Amino acid sequence: MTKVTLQTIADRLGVSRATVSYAFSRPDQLSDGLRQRIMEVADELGYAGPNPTARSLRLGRAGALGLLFSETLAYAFADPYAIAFFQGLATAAEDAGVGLLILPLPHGDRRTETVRDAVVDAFCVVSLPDGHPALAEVLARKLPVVVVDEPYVPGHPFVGIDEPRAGAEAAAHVLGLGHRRIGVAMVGLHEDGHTGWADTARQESAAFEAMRGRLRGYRTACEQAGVDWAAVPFFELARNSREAGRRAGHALLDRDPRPTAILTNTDVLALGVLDAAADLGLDVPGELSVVGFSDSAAEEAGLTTIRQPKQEIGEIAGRILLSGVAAKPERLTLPHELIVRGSTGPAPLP
Amino acid sequence: MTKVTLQTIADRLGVSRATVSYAFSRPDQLSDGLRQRIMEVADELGYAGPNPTARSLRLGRAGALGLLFSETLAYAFADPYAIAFFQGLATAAEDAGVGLLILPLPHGDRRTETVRDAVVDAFCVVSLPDGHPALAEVLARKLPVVVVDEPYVPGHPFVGIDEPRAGAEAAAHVLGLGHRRIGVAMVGLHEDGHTGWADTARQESAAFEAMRGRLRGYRTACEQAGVDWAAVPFFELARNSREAGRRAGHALLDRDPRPTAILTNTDVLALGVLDAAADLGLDVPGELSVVGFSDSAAEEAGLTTIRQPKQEIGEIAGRILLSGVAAKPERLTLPHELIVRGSTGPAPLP
DNA sequence: ATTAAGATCTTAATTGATTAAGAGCGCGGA
DNA sequence: TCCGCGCTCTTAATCAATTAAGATCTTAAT
Repeated sequence: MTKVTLQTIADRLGVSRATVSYAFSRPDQLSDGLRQRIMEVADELGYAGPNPTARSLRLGRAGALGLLFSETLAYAFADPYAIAFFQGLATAAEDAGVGLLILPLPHGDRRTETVRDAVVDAFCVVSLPDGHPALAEVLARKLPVVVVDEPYVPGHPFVGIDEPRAGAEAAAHVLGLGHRRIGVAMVGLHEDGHTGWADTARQESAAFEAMRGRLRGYRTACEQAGVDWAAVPFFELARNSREAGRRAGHALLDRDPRPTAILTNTDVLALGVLDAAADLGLDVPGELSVVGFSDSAAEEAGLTTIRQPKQEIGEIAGRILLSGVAAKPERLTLPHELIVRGSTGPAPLP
Repeated sequence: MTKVTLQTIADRLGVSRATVSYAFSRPDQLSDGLRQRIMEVADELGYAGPNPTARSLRLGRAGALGLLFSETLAYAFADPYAIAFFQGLATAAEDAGVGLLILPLPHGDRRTETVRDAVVDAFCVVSLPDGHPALAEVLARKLPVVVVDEPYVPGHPFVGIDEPRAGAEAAAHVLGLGHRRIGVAMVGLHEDGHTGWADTARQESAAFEAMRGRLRGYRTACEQAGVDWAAVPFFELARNSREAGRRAGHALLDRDPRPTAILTNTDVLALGVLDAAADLGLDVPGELSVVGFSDSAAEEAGLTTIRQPKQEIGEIAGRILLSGVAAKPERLTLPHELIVRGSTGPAPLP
């Protein structure tokens, strides 16, 4: 009575295991009478149904899509961008009738057995830093993989936006408004937990490809407008929170000369910068312009930002993996859009 | 070259399959030389590593925790309460080094093969309506199960708050402030998509146990204060959104006599009611008091609400399933707390 | 009466690993 | 020289199913 399998039932009834299997998976292959007797005995013995693992092994499909985040989950789910992406991916999984296996990838801890042992048919990898061992582990599994946002892996489909161009547009927007004293606050460049000023060397060595691209966009646009990038104050954050944004805001706004425009790479950070501006009694956009990124928490606050099709990115990533279509796109760049709201305005007169 | 297994490698090297298995799972059982040759050949043949499904079958563990939501995922993740719960559960899963398999349970569509086929070691069931077929399917799997919020299943651990008491406290708060003209707006009672007034019969037939309890709490408190419940206007919503709350707010506030206090069963709904009050130019809390539920989106809006330990509920549910401790609690009722903020105040003079 | 077609059930191969127990062998000690 | 021990590796059982192909037995048509 420890373990009830198909065989247990078969033995009890004096039929073959195959017959019992048919009773569950292909009822039309059996006479009604026997099938019913089988079901009764199964019930009586407390049979839990065909073992999904064995079934999965035999059928060669797991019925699940593996999802890999760079962050601790508790952390990822604090991020509106991640949630929207997740909604999209979940929609695709739902439509295909497969589960979504979220794999823990503890920050710092670089063990990856979970990837090795994951019972899945495909992987979706989101925002992994360069050289993260989990990526190698995923590729070793030789399953279909799609990468979202970063890092680009030649030979595997990629979904994301044109980061350099999006960054450039955000910067060009304030530059076009006449701003020349620019400040930047960014999160998610490195994994070392550093918070504070970052010079260009540190900026360029960022571990996250998408953020490097976004940053390159900022820089290119600034340099084209004649702004000396090396002189642009750049504050780096370890956490993507409103409080962190406020801290960056104060650091930047305490500088002399004070920036008249601040670029941030998340909306949450931008909201924090606005908090700092409010602390200092600065008028936005009269004395300070602020640009966010993602359009995930921006609307109510009237934040100018770059809108990314977050949910669509997730859905497309899912469909690529679950569609079964052999022809997979190499690099799928989805459109972004600059959304101008009340947090940006013409540069104040000097 | 189609499929590379342990056997393929074994054949190539003229060793037994067991040897190759040891090379991967217990390197100390082999001479260094042979192990290295095995690894080389594995690499050369493009071996993807020991098949996780087969491994899982043999070892008898899936390395994953199944999670069942009543809602479409895209919808569940729009709810701050769900997200917080999820963070807690994910933390527990992370600590235990297991994945979290989210099972789609399309709304309306009541197919449940995903439950039958889920390769998991245990299930966490969240907020399923009475009689949902997925619950039967889960129980049939005879795996450890913990239910969160609803429905209570005798014999299986349950985690949640004392809904009737929480509801009663929310109502008693405004009653204590002198309010007697109460209005109620609730979401998530039925699955039929109905939006509009609900009489007591419909209230009592709600499909969701927790909501029935919460509602019972409202009612008990009201009746104890001498309020005729049958006369309390009750607006039911199909969606938990701010917009829906606004609609309910208008419906309730258009009544004559106008309610001076409105109870809602989610914070999001309460925010919508506040929007409606603003539309009508009503002073809160001078002319109208509003109470939310969950404390998930309430703080910034200054909403009086019932705080639930959302994240803790998730974490505890996870630990119960993953701890391996045999002695599982039957019914774990976590403490809630009435948080009084600026959205409630003394009843206006008549 | 004969044959074919259906219905029902069985045989046996297959899915891809893990692991306890055993076998062969070289080596050190008595 | 012989014994026992440790190191490597193999044998074979096991995990729990699915399914093509074959075996029986009815039933119906010719």
